[in-house]
Parts: sequence; structure tokens; C-alpha cells
Amino acid sequence: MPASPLTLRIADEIKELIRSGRIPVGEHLSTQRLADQFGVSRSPVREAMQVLADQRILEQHLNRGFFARAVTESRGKKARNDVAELARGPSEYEALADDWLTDRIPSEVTEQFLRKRYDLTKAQLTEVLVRATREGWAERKPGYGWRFLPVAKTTEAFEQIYRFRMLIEPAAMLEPTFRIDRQVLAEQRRIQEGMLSSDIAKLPAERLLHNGSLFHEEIIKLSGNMFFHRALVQVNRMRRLLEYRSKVDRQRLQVQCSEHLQILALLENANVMDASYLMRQHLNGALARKSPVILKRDGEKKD
Amino acid sequence: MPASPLTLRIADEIKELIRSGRIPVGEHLSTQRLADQFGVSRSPVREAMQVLADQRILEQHLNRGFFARAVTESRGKKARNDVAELARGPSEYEALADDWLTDRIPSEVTEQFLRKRYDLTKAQLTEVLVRATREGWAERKPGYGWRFLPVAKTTEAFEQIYRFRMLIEPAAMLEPTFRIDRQVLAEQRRIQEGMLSSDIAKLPAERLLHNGSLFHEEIIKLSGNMFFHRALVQVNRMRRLLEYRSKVDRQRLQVQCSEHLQILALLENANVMDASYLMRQHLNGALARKSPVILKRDGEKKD
DNA sequence: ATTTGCATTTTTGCACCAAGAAAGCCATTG
DNA sequence: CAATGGCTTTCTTGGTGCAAAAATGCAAAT
Repeated sequence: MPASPLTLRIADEIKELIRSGRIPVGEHLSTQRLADQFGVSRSPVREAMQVLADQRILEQHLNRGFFARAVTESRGKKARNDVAELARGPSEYEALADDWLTDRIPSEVTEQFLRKRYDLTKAQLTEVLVRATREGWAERKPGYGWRFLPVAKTTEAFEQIYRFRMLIEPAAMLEPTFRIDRQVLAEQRRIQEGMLSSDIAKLPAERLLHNGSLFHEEIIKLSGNMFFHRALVQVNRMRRLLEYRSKVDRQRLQVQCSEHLQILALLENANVMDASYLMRQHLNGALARKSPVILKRDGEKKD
Repeated sequence: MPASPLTLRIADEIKELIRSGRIPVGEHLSTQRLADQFGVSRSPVREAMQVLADQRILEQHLNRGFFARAVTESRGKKARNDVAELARGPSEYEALADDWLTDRIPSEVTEQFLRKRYDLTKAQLTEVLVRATREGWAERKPGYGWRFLPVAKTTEAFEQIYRFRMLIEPAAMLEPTFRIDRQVLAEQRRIQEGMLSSDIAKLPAERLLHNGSLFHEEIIKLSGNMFFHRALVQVNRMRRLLEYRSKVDRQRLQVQCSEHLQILALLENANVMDASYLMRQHLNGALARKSPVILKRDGEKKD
């Protein structure tokens, strides 16, 4: 009985909670609490726990629920691959995005074409296209079919994004509605320090980039103007699309982290002016030293 | 035989072309050309022409295609209502948006609930929800159902939007990649002068607001940075959602038109600095004098 | 030679059914 | 005896075939 995607996703999240120690070994897992936490009903949570019990990650006591077992790395290894790979699929969305960015699909296609190419059901394809629409690079044609919109595909787009961010991010901090929220600052400090101290070389690139975006998004959110925040989220999504194809410069990331911490320090001292200025410098630096290394895909390249 | 929505939409567009004189009376209509123009195949165009022929707006000559007839106001009247009302439906999207903005639906709903409430098929509902997602105020829940996100619902949102625009629009004009395109300027001048001279009192409010947005979007596009343009389009969509519920101040619109023309004049003289400054003033004025009159809907109001 | 008008092919929308998620209920447990 | 697990029931949604609609091909007419 192949568990549903939702169940697997939840299994994955629970496992992460245990691995990261947020659920201590031996602890009892309340179905209801986890369901509320994930925003779903108890059914998929329960199934996820069954799955994890099968994998010896949880222990089921009859009529008493599930308990976290010790996860030894050696033991966890196999089981982990079993679920993790299934749970986070290879993301058809990214495959499509990549194909479009490298001109391997025409700019106008039918749904049928896409379904065959990526082997998707109608609903799955809709999911992907909704996302692409949301990110702003796909739209329905009036009759049948979809059109992909030209996305600046190269360094030019990076520059445009950074020019835009250099404008809005520092300005957002100077908005009259900007409010310093110490809790948010503390949380970001925790994350950035965590990255810097422990494992900047080890963490998956995806996570590193995510944390970076998160920092900027949380700061801009303090402006109290949701449209600044939205605009940033929007361009960050596009940036991610381009960036995950380029090599991550981990050394550069270290510099960025410490700059983030500097900005946080200024904000903690309520020195918004300087923080805004530093933010601009920070973005400018990122633009100037942006690694121009773009990994070419194996496929042929149409100029 | 009730024609399809696409057919009706095209019929409507063709009629608009004739009414506005862009297709002179007596002119032959090439199926292929119109199909290309609308981005569809010949089939729906042809059907639309049949519909219009039935309504005596076109004349069909066997094997020679369709020709535009004179459209007398008196004659056109009835036929016009026939199609126009059908073609541009009452937009379920706006109904949903309105219901959400006035707290008449809960923040978490199932698709079923929405389908029943607005009497939509699954595909139609998807269409609506995709749009709402795209505009940033709806998202899927993990299991079943959708969640509507809190949108600043009143004057506060207007202010936020204008603060944002006051930042990005003038700045976009000062970007190093900003290029003056005389053709675009001329087109906008034509539109703005048209509004000002003829019929600012007569045109439908929808059209007036659309032309206003268009002006700003075309100008910001000249910045050569697609992200500025995107950001503006995004907030304009939200603004429209809020604005179509408020009373249109036609006198104020007249002032805006002439300010638009002043900006155009400066740009035509390549005086970008002053144009940017004036743009900021223009937006500031719009913010300051923004009509706070919001029409209340008939329904009860929570809170 | 071009374009219409019709025929053919292809694509998508819609109704139905099974899988999956949510909610209710009661026994068990501490 | 309150709280929670385990099971059952109810409801929602995703996947699949047919019909409507759009795209395309082609002979005939101008």
C-alpha cells in the first residue's frame, strides 16, 4: 500500500523534527497536536506515524500511541532514503522551468505536450502551471494551450533583480511604518549564527539560499507595508529559479552571513538609518561580486 | 446553438473594432488576420463572424467572407446588449474577491463550498482560484481546502500601495537602462488626450481606471527592468480590486490626465529628471486627495 | 495566388467513481 | 474521569472516459 504524497510529506517532516531534536527520543507524539501543527487532520498524521513505525523510527504501543525511538545514523540511513526520495519528488516544476530557461521547449505548447513530456496527470500538470503562472512566466492562451513568457535568462536578469532590491529594501526600512520587532531579529540572528558557526560547508545549497532569502524577507516585512514584502518575495522566487542552476560560492556566503549579522546588530540598537545604508551596500556587493558562473546543462543550446 | 464563451468574447472584440472605426465600414475582414491578431485559430473567429452576421453587424458574401456594415446606434443597441452581456460575464472572480473583502466567507473553505456558492464547474473554479493565487490572496491548504489570506482591506491598503508606487515609479525613470521610446509616448498621449477632450464623463469607469494604470505601466516599462514593471502590475491588480468598489471621482481624473500629459511632455523633451520628480508629485497628490468614499455593500458587515 | 468554407484532427472541459482526508465516536489508559 | 488513540463514517478531491470546442488541412471559388 503506497502511502499518499501528503502522508509521505508529513512522515518526512516528523522525521526532521526528531532528527533535529525538537522531539526528544522517547517522547510521546500526540496525533492531534501534530495535525494542528501541520494544518491537516489526524488521518494523514496517523498514517505517517504508521509508516515511520514500519521503519523503526517510531515505536507503537497499543492504545497509547507512538513514541520516538533513538535514530542511529547507521540505522536511519536506509529508511531515510526510502521515504525522503519519495516525499520530495524531483519537482516537475523545476524540470519545466529548466527546460524553458534553456530553450528546450517552444514558447507555445499544449497541455497534452507537457503531460506526455513530463508524464503528468491533468491535476499534477495544473499544479505545475499554476505555480508557473504565479511566478509570472506562464499564461494561458485564449484558445487552447499555454504560452511561456520570455524571462531574462542570464546575468542581465540578476542585475535587474539586484537593482530592484537595492531600491526597495533599504527604502522599506525607512518607511514611516517600519517597526523593529526584537523577536524577529532574535530569530534571524539565531539562524544566521547557526549557519556561520556550524555547517556552512555542509548544509545543502538549497537550505543556504533559503535562509538568505528569508533574512531579507523578514526584514522587509518589518516595514509594515505588505506590498514591499510581496514584491521582494516575487523577485526572490524568480531569482531562485535562476540561481539554483548556478554554482554556490560558499565563501561568499560566509561574508554575506556576517553582513547580515551586522545589519541585525544595527537594528537591535534601533539604528535604522545605518542599517538601511548597510543593507544597500550589502546588496550592491552581492551584485558586484555575483558569481557569473552558470552551469551549462548537458543538452544542446539554441542561441 | 449557444456559442462558446471564446466565440462571444471575440465577437465582442470585433464589434469594438468596428465601433471604434479601426475597421472601416465596408471593409473585408480576413479570418486569418483576425485570428492571428487575437492569438487564436480561425474557427472561433469564423463563428464569431457568423454571430455578428446574424445580428446584421456584418454581411456575409458567399465564398468571399464577411464585410463590415454600417452600425447605426439605434440598430446596434439591441444586438449589442445581446452579446456584450453574455460575453463579459459578471466575473465570478470579482464576486469572490468582494465577498472576501467584506468578510462574507470564512477564511478557510472547501472547493465544494465555493462551487455551490457561485455555481461553478470544477474548471471554472480552478480558473478563479488560480487568479486569486496569482494576485496573492489565496493559497491551497495542505490537505483539502483553500485558505484566503488577510488583505489590508481599506484605506490602509491604498496608502501602502501609493507609498510603494511613490518609491518605484520615479526611481524606475532614473535607472541607467531607462530609454525614451517616442512611439510609446505618442500612443499614450493619444489615449490621454482622447480621454480629456471627448468623454471623460461618458466612458465607463472601468475603462478610465484601465487607461490610468496603462499609462503608468507603459512608463515604468521604459526603465528596461522587467521587475519594476512586474511589481507595478502586481500592485495595480490589487488596487483595482479595491478601487472598483469605491466611487470614481471624475473631476479628479481630469486633473490626473493633464498631469499625465505634463509628464509626457517632459519625457518628449528628454527631461527625465523633471519627469521623475513630477511623477512623484503626481502620485503624492493622488495619495493625499484619494477619495475616502468607499461604497458599502448591502450585506451585513462583520466587526 | 489567396482566402473561404467545410472536413478532419486534436485538445480540452465536464460528469462520474474511487482514493484520500476530515470528523465523529467510543474504548482504553493513565 | 479526562484525555487520547484507534476505528468508522462522512465528505472532498484527483483520476479517467466521452462530448464540445478549437486547431488544422484542403478543395473550391474568387
